[in-house]
Amino acid sequence: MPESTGGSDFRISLKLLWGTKERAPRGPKPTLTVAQIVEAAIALADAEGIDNVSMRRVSERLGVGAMSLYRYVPSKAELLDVMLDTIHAEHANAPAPADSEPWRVRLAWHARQSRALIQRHPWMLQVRHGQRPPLGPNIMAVFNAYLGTAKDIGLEPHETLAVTELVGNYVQGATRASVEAVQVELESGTSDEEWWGERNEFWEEYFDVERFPHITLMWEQGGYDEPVDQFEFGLQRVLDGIEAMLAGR
Amino acid sequence: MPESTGGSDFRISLKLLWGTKERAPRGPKPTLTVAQIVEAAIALADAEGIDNVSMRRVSERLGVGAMSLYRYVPSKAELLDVMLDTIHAEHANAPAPADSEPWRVRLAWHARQSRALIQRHPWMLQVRHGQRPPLGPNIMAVFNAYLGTAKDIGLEPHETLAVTELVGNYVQGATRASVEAVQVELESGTSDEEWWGERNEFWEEYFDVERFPHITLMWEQGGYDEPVDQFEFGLQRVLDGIEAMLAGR
DNA sequence: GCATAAGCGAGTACAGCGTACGCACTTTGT
DNA sequence: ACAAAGTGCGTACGCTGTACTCGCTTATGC
Repeated sequence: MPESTGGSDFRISLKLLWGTKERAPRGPKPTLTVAQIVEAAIALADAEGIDNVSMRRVSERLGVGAMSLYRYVPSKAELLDVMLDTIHAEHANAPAPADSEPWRVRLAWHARQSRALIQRHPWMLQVRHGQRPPLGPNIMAVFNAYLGTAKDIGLEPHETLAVTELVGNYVQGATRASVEAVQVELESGTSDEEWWGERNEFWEEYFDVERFPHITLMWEQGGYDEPVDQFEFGLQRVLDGIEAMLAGR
Repeated sequence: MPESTGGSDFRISLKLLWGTKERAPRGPKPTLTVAQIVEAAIALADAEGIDNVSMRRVSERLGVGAMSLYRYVPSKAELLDVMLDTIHAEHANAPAPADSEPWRVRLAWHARQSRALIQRHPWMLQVRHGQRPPLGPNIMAVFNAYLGTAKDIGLEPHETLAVTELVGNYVQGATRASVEAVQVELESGTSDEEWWGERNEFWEEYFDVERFPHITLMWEQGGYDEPVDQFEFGLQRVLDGIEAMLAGR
């Protein structure tokens, strides 16, 4: 009996994510695997940006017809889910500091790993921006590692959870900004040089010094001159803020 | 002489953003204004999500043909730029605490304003995720206000700048998570209840307790039971971390 | 008053997208 | 040998952004 059309993509998605896929007893052997499709899609996204990841383009890379992909993946959304989980393996499988290291060192390491992952695959911020992350094994492993580190801080469970979210949220927010330049160059084809020229025009023609005094002052005081690693600066402040919780106990 | 096709959308975009648009000496009066189009597009995005904002849908709301919009806006990208800047007016024009208030109070106020703005217009996280923000007057005003608050902390200029980025990045990263549930319900039509049912199935069938011990422990210790305002928790930690910089001076 | 130039609204069209459907084919169990 | 089930994928539909082009409206210069 055929199931109704709409329904539980979610279950299929879970099967995909966790690899629970029994080989069918009959029928021809599949020429592809889900892993191959996901790999091709990730490579395409890395190389040409997520906007250029279409089912047709992915299928071209694999030398098959566009609709063939739907034998392996229920829809593009599920493919993106699996892509997202798959790249998290890079973080989950990286050699982490020993548990004997101070929590601050370990938490910073995970933060930098998360940041590096986004920098390698900037499109992950564009995917599912407004969705909850897929419940895949690699994302779970990363989350588990974060929790394992945060628990050694010695806070209450609900605080430990909140700290984990805090670090994760900060990393995601902060890395976005630093990735922008690369993204723009890749997708719009505009070089940084061109863009700075245009930006100069903005400052000269539109920016009103009197209307935005603090921006002007910041400029005049040379706040932009000194190159600061914004990510590391913010990360240390976040960790300081966490450490401050321990002071009064 | 007609100008070459490709070229400086950027300048047109700036003209749009800063309202530098001289009325043409001849020709019929426009039936629309850019503001009207932007307003309609924002309303549509608020109501049905950014995915449903197409030039055709926006034009329907205004009772004009789809192509008519291109008399006012060079492309959809520029429209999104102006939309983004326009909603920032809500933050820029909100009554801020007096400059005599402590910087911590004022900075927290701005953070909550930024958060509220995202919650009212969740699509703003989907727009230009990988691009730098448009250089519009309202975004400038908000940035100026952040800087004006941060400068009273009493740090070096480059530190002041970094602190501003830190708070902004945290807010953006943290608010994303809290917006997800609403977004999903709106766009996919799946209710929270349905999703929790599906999620139960995940925990029972796929989640391996031994493989993710820290997640399991967190669950058993009741870390998820106590409702925590994650945003406020993280914000206070971030502010604590900033305050810790002042200790040794 | 009238010709003219310029801006306006919008119909048509095209390339690209995700994907529902259906068909020919291959492999396996009986 | 035959049936059942799964595979590859061609075709098609509705959607998208937008280039092009047309006739129409309006304000200016004479």
